[in-house]
Amino acid sequence: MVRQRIQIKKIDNVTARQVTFSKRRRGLFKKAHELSTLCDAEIALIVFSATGRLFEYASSSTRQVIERHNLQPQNLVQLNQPSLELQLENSTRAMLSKEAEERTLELRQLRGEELHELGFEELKKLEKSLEGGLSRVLKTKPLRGKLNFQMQIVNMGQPQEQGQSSESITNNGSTVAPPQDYDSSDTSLKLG
Amino acid sequence: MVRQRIQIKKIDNVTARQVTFSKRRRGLFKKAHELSTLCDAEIALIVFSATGRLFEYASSSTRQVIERHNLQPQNLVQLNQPSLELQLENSTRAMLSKEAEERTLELRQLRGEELHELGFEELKKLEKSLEGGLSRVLKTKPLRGKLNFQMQIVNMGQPQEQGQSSESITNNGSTVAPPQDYDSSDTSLKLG
DNA sequence: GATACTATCTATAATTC
DNA sequence: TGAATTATAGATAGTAT
Repeated sequence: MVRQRIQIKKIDNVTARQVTFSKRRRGLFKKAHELSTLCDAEIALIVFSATGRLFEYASSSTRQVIERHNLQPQNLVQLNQPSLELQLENSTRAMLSKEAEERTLELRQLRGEELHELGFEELKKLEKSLEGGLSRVLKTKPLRGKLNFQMQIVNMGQPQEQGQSSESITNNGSTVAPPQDYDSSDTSLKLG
Repeated sequence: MVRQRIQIKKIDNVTARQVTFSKRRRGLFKKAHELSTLCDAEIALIVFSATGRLFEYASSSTRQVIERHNLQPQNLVQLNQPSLELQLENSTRAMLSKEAEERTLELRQLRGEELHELGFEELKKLEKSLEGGLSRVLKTKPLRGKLNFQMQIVNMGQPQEQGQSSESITNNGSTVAPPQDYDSSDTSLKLG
């Protein structure tokens, strides 16, 4: 139950933040849809989670709303200036490069390279992540006859079965990213 | 007072619609801001009223969020006939994007997500990789007082509190909250 | 990690000022 | 027109499963 009203500041606890994100994102999308329907407004709502996943809602299509947004006087980038377009391209490319670089480093570290840079806490986090990943891999893998020590660990856990459920609320507006509706969970949203 | 719940369909009465639009828009913007703050999400919300007026909220800047949105592989479809220069840029960007995407998937799989796509052999490889990484992490980490992997195997009854799956890749983006209130958009975002 | 529950908090429809 | 005022519908924090 709502014990008390919360402060509007970043939620520290990661799990709680994730749960709140999921709930409030749904609520937000629902409200956007209602506003759009009730008042005949054209709406685009773009949300990137803290982990970088995209969720979007649009009464028509995000692209279309963005186009319209671009038409606004104050947003009329002087398309006559060819340099501006290229500038945008360049910044885009820079962002992509940076992202790719970060992920490369992360991958290396998950593979056990580049570890010397890390402090004890970071190593612990890395270890946790690896253990978690390993345990999940082992849970997924059909355990055909291969008896290894990890399996014993795995079998200690509860036999969780993952059933992908995708309920559907009415969804008139097209929701682009989440296949179904406001609701699609983090795990089901595959990019690309 | 709320005498009864309303149907979510276009409000016929123009005045009532206008009033509802104003109220609900504020509510929506507030919720967007709360979600952004609470969960460290990057959000852009673009609203065109039925009369064509623009209202927008963005945790950072609308432009920036749109840029990021454009980075999504599925949104890379591009403008009609870009100049040769732009075409080159686009292909570069596509490559970078593809690369980033592949690494994202790899990262997810190393964390134990998206595993359902994989076959048995791939899972085995993934497992090997994780084991290798883990072992290297454990070798690197000074083992003071912390159980290492093997010991955990021995202590099978361990009440493993699996931390949470790591998060935090991207996005340390600064959040520039709206100056004060979301209504300010009424006046500040009015356009001809 | 998703879902269910529910006590509270929050948004807001209808109305008055 | 717009700003306050409620009473109620709706959202959700904390918890359990």
